Amino acid sequence: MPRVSRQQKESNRERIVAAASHGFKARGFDAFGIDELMKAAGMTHGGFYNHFESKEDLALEVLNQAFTASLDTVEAVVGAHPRSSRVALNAIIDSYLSTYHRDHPEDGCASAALAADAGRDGIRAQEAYLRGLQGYIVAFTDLLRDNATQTNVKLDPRRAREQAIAMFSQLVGAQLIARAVVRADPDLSDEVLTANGKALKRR
Amino acid sequence: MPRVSRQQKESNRERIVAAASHGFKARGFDAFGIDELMKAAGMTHGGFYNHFESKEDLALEVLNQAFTASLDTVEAVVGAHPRSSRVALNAIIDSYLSTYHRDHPEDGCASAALAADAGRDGIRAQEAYLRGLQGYIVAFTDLLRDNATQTNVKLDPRRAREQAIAMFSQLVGAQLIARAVVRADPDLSDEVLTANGKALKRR
DNA sequence: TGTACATCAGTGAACGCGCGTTCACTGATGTAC
DNA sequence: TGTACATCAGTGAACGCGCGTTCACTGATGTAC
Repeated sequence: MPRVSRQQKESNRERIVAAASHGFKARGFDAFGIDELMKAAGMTHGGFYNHFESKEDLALEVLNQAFTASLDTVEAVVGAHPRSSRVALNAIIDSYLSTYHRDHPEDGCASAALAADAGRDGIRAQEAYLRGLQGYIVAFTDLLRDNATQTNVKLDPRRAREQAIAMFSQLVGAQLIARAVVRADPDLSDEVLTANGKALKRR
Repeated sequence: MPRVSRQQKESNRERIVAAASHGFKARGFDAFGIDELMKAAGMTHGGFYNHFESKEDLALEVLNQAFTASLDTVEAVVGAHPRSSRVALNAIIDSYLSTYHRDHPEDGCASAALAADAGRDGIRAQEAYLRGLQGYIVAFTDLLRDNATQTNVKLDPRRAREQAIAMFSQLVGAQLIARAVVRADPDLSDEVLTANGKALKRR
């Protein structure tokens, strides 16, 4: 059958990246192999190297794309609540700490799903993770500052950034812990999510 | 040379578990193989199956032991500050969010290093993780309640538990994120640790 | 306590398997005239 | 626009490699008398 048109090739490449993003987030970089990946993308394994130099090369592309996708989700929530940054913040917290997000890491935040892998990876992967993290910090800092001005509260910029970092860390940690026990104790897993949600909203 | 005395065998087994705990935490379960493990324990790979039925069997033992070890560290810090639970809490926070802990996951908290693996593992591994998590929650809840009584503050027990869960989640998330970017941006990695420390102590 | 024998922990070669990667091949696509 | 040919994306067999695991072997340990 092949060869394939240029736009067909481009869409095939996109399907590979999408399948890898799902697979790596759900099962980890090592556990999700080329063969399974290419099957998920609707092809056979041999064609992989027409698109990427190596599996690691693909991982870098996935890290970059997955983070911008996660950030787009955040921006969409913010856009849906233009009047009140407090409402937007609470919506982000609820969505991040939802049981759906816990049960579907393949569709979820790249930071939570790939933090451990990135910690063990080389500098190229960490640079991709870094860009995503910076995006999250800036987005959350802006929301916290907007909320302060909207409610006539003084908020030191450095303090806003500090709170943004703390908030994001807590969201990521909560989701990782909830996932780590969900099959052994679903009730405790739920409690981890709700306790963090309450604590975050109290501020 | 073999056979080996019964106490020699027992100490060999302990060295295997210790080496596995270091290796799994630092590099992940999949990336740390039997051959390297047994070399680290001072033996050759073949002897492994005199001690464990499978690699997964070992992983469960490691999870159990690593958590009790981490909890013992917490208890030791608490014991060093018998007068003030606030001082003990701050000491735990500082030690957990130290750059040393970030740079030495092999010696550090099992929950942070193995959360992502546990989330992808089977129910047996999650049960081991669960027991460790419960230990942390109880220890932190007690500390928060003791601090409240020592400072003449009312603290609802449910609220204390909620704060304990939130605090532990934040510690784990902070450490994972700090590790995920440390090679790409050490300054931001440091900032993640200090921002979380400040935010946690402000409560 | 000393002797004879069974046990079994560690060794290192070997096994099957799945991984990431390579490659000869095919035939539709892209291009040149 | 039509024709002839070069390109190259996908296929599937094959490669080397390292993994977890097995096994025959060794010889010091543990045990029975």
